[in-house]
Amino acid sequence: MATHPVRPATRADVARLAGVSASTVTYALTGERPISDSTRERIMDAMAKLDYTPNVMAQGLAGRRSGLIALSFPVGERGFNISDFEYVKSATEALERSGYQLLLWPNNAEDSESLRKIVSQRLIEGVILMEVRNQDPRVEVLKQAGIPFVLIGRTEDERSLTWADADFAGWGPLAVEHLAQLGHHHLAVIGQGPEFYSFGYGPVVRTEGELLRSAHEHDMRVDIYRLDAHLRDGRELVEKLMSQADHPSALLGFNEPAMIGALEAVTAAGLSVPRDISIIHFGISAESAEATVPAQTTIGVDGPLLAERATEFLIQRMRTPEAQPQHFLAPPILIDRGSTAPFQSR
Amino acid sequence: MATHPVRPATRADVARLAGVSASTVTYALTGERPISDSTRERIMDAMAKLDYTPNVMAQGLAGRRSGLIALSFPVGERGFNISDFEYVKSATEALERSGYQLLLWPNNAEDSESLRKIVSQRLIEGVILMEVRNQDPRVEVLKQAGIPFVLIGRTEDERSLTWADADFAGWGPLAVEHLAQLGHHHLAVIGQGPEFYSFGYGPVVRTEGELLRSAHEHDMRVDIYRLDAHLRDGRELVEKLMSQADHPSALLGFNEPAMIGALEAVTAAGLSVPRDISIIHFGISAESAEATVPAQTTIGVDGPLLAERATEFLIQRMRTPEAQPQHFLAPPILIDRGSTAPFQSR
DNA sequence: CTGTTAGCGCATTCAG
DNA sequence: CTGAATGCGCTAACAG
Repeated sequence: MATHPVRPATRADVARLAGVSASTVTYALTGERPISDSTRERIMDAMAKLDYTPNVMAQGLAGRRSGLIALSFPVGERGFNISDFEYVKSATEALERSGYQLLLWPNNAEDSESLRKIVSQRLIEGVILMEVRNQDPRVEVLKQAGIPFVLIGRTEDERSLTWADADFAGWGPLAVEHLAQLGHHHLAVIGQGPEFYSFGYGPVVRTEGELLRSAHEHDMRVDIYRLDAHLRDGRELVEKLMSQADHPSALLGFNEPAMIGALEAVTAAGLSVPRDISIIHFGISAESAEATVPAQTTIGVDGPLLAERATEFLIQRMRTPEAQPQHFLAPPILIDRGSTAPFQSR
Repeated sequence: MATHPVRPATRADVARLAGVSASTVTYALTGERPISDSTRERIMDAMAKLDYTPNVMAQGLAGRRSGLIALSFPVGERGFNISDFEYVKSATEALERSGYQLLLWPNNAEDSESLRKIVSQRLIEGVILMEVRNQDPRVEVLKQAGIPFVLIGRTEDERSLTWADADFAGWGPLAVEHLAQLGHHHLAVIGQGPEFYSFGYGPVVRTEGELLRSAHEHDMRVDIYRLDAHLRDGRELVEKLMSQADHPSALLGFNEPAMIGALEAVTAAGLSVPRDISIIHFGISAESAEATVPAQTTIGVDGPLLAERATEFLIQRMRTPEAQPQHFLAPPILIDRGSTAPFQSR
C-alpha cells in the first residue's frame, strides 16, 4: 500500500506511531527480550501501516550483519548450465529459510582480486564457492579475509576446509558394475577437453581415476577420449568408432554436447541405442537426459541435497567460526532411462 | 598483505596513520575536493599499509549509496542459457567500469513479493530486469518502490519505461527476404510452446507477427509449429514434414533443442542441409550455432551491445530519475554460416 | 587546501 | 517489561 515512495519509514517512525521507544521496536522484531502482547501488537500495526522494512545497511553497520551471502560463481569458460542452476535454486531457498539472502556473484576464478575487494567491504557474511578447482585461488583470499565460507566441490586440501561434494569416486564403479552385470567388457569414455585436466577440475579427474580402477578389476577395456564440448566432436568420434569391427559396446559420457553428437552418429549409422550400444551419461540433469532420443541413463548427484548441506554448513560456520571443518559426500545415483542393455556378441 | 584479519582498518585508522583528519581521507578517495599531492600520497600510503577498504554499509548509510545494482533474473521456467549469460557478463563489466557491482538475483517472475522486500531494504540502487514479459508484475513493484530500473526487453507499456531490446520485428522480415532472394516460397517455423504466448513472452510474439506479414508480402506460405523445448519434438515434427511431398524448403527455428532434433531428422532421412532444406535459427548464440552439424545461419542480436546500453540507461536514471524514458532497439544481425541455399525445385 | 560537526538507521549496552 | 544513551564507519555540510 505504499502509495508514497518518498522516504521509507524508519524505526523511529514506527516507534512514534506505536507510542513506544525505538529500541522496543527492535526487540519486538528480534524477540531478544520479552514484550507484552499489547505493545507488540501496536508495533506490528504501526509497521504494517507504514510499510516498514528495516534498512539493511543500518542493521549491518550497527549489528555487523547484513543477511547477505554470496555465491561465487565462476562463469569464464563454461557459462551456466542447468545443473548449476539446480544448486543455485536450492541454496537460495535453504538460505531464505534461515533469513539470509543469496547473491549470485558472477566472477571468474582467476579474478580473486575482485573477490577480495568485495569481501573486504564487509558487506557479505559468508561465501559459497562453486565450480571449485583442485587448487583454487579464491580459497586463499577468503581465508585471509577471515570470512566464513564453504565449497560445493573441494580442493586438494580437503581436510582443513568445509565442503559438500558429489562422491565422484563412486560414479565410475557404479557405471562399470552396472555394465559388467550386463556383460559388457569394452567401454569408451567421452570426457571433457584437456583443459579440464590441467585446471584440475575435480569432477572429471576424480571420476576417471576410480572408473579405470574398477574397470581394471572387472577386466574391462576402457578407451578414453577427451573432446571439446561440441556436438560435432562427439559425432565424428562415434562415427569413427562404430565403423571399427571391435568397437566398444558401451559409451560413458561426461560431455553433454558431445554426447548429443554421439547419439546422432549412432542413429546415422543405422544403429540404435541400447540394442547396438549402451549409454550412461554422468552428471547431466534429468531434463537434459530426457530431452534426447532415446533418453539417457544417468549417474549423478542429488543437487538440491548438496546445496542444502553446503548452506547448513555455512550457517554453522558463521555462528561458530572456530568449529571443526565439516564434509559431506553425496552418494551417486543411477537413474535408469533404458539406454543400457545386455551385451550382444556380434 | 592483511596477515591480521581481526578488525578491518577504518577510515579513522587511515587518518591517524596519515596524520590528517578523517574527512580528508574521504575526499582523497572521492576527489570531491582538491587535496595537496603530498597529503594525498601520505593517505594512499596509509591505506595501502592498512589494507583499507571502505565499509560499504557505512558508505551506504551515510551517503545513501551502496554501489549495488541488482539484475533480476527469473529462472523459473527456462533456466539459464548461454545468451542470457552474455548479457550478464557484459552488464557486469559495464557496471564495474562505472564503479558498481552487479548482483545476480535469481527470483521468479511471480514472486514480486520477495523483490519488493529486498528493494525496500534500500540495499540496492537500481535494478535491471531480464526476461521481461509483456505484462510484468515486477515493474509495478519497482515503480512503487521508487527505485530506478531498466528493462532488457520491454512490456506492453513501452513508452513510459526505459528499456533496451532487440528489434524482433526486424528478425522475421530479414529471414524472409533472405530466403525469398534464394527462391524459397514455403517455410516452416519451429517456435516455442504455447505457454510463451500466454505469458506474453515478447520475443516470440513480436518476431512471429512481422514474419507473417513479410511472408505474406512475398507470397510465401508459412506453417507455424509450436513445440516444447525438446530435441525429440523437433525430430518428430521434421520426420513427418520431410516425408510429405510438398514439404517446406526452409526451416526457421526459434527453439534450440527442437532444432537440434530437426537437424537429426533431416540427416536421418538421408537428406542434407542446405541442399534439401535451408535453415535459419533465431536468437541463439554463436557458440550454439557453431556446435551443430552443419553450423546454423542465425539472425539475432548483439547481446553485449544491448546489455551495455541498458546499463548506461540505468546509470543515467539513477543520476536524474525524473528524466525522460529512453529506448534502444538493437538491429537484427544475420550471420551466414552456410545453412541456406537456393531453392531447388523437385 | 584542511578540520569539525552532525547525522544516516539501527543494535546494544545501561538504566530503570 | 520498557526507555535512553552510545556508537557502528562514513558522507556532507559547515567552518575556517
